[in-house]
Amino acid sequence: MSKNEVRVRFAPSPTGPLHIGGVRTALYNYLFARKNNGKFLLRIEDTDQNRLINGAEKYIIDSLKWCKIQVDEGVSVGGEFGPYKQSERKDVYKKYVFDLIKNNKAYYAFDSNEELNTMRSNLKKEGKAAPQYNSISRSRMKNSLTLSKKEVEERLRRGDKYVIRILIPRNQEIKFKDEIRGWVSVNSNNLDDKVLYKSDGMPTYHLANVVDDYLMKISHVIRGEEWLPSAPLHILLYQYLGWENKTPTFAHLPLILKPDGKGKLSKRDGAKYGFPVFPISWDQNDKSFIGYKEFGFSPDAFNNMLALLGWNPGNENEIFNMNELIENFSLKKVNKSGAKFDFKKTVWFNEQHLKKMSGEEIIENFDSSLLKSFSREYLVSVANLIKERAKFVNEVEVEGKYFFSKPKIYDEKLIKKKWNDDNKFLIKEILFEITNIEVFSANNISKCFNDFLNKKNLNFGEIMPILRVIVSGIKFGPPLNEIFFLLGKKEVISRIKFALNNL
RNA sequence: GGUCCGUUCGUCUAGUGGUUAGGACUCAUGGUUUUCAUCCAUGCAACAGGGGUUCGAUUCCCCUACGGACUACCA
Repeated sequence: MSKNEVRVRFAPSPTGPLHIGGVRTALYNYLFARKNNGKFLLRIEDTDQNRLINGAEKYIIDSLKWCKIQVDEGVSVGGEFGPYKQSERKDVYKKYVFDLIKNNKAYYAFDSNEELNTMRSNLKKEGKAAPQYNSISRSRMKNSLTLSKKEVEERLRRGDKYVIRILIPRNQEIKFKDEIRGWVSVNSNNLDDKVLYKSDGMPTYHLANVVDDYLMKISHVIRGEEWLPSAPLHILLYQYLGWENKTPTFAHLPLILKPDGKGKLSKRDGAKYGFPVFPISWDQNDKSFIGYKEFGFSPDAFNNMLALLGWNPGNENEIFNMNELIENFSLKKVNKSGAKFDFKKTVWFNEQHLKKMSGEEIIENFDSSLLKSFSREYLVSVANLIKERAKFVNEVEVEGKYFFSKPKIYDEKLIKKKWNDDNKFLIKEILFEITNIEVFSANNISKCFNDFLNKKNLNFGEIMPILRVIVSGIKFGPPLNEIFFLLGKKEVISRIKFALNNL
């Protein structure tokens, strides 16, 4: 590994299905890694054992796979800096947290939940808006800074529960340069002595992510804006651990907001606004959510939409496949402000990608029974014909169903209105003309239609819609001559005869 | 409440110390398609407000307003 190699990580916590905000973070990390010939790691941050959800880790891996975001190193693929799951790295964190204690950068705290609550409510009563465990309040709490050395040792010896808190310095400006936002500066008086190490022997996110990022040689931390307020704490931790020169570059991404702009998009918003918020479906216990995949979106369209929500290429192109996204991606072109989610535009992206998909690609999504019953050539032709007027891949099969079987139902309104004796007679006549077409090509069929209409002095609208309906069952679709051509002469004649005899 | 971050058409966004402030989605209208969809054309529509700095600010600075994130032994 070269010294300046770009190494980024996506580090979700397996507390449920990953929603599109998380996927976008993963995507930006991935694009950045590929663009810079770097590595993309997947790390599972499962330090909160209480919130683990069964199947969430698998869901994350499956989601990335569907999005074509390839993991170079991480839980699913391994790598030289593993393990990549924090619950399997407990011993690693222990070492560093005790180093911090030794160097007076952290301390033991023995306060119970009740005592913490009391402290907070007292501070509130005193008019403190944000009650913190900080340089002031810690002097009134039970910790290794207030207790005698002997008592601390005694408590530790007898196995009292404790947490380890970081010792935040007084009145110190902590600043760092964010790739997206520029310099961000916070006074340490606004930080509290965050817990680094929990009483269950697990580190908190703050400690674990800093230690892991350092050990895994992460060069850029690209994550959501919700982490911006705790970034100074992380910066301080790098200093405390003596890794100042190894501090990664930070980039805090703008959030994806609800369509009405009130807050960040959440897992529950899918039901509320009527669009998927998850990449693939999630089905567990009483909870079930449809995914973009199952809704009929293509991964390319999904990525394209996500990428453009907060980033732009600097020109007016909007449609990109993964390689093009990689080619064009830059952190410098990521916006600062949150983006409200717009499902209509998302659908438009899918439509654009569907039109670019080849018939071959589209039929991969067809039901396997169709692939068995029809030739690939036929299915590809159908797909190419239908895709022009579909928005989703899974619509193609449905819209073109009359290519796979005779219509079972016919447009009721039109039949009622137009299927009269005069028109039946005309259909019989046109059937005769169709039967006489020697080479059954789209062009010849079209010519046959036109000649017939001219001869009879009819407008297209007078007879063709009914012809369309008796052959395909529905009023709209691709040009009729194209449909006839694909169906073949024999099938067309048979369908028309069937209608004449049975409708 | 406190801290931090943000603010260009309804939405996603481009952009610059001097522009008719550009594109895309949506919507509307017209054209092509005998249907539907596509496609094409046209239209609607924005620099949050107030102070500075400047010959000149949408652009730079400050304030206000508004919005968001965070404020746990959650990540």
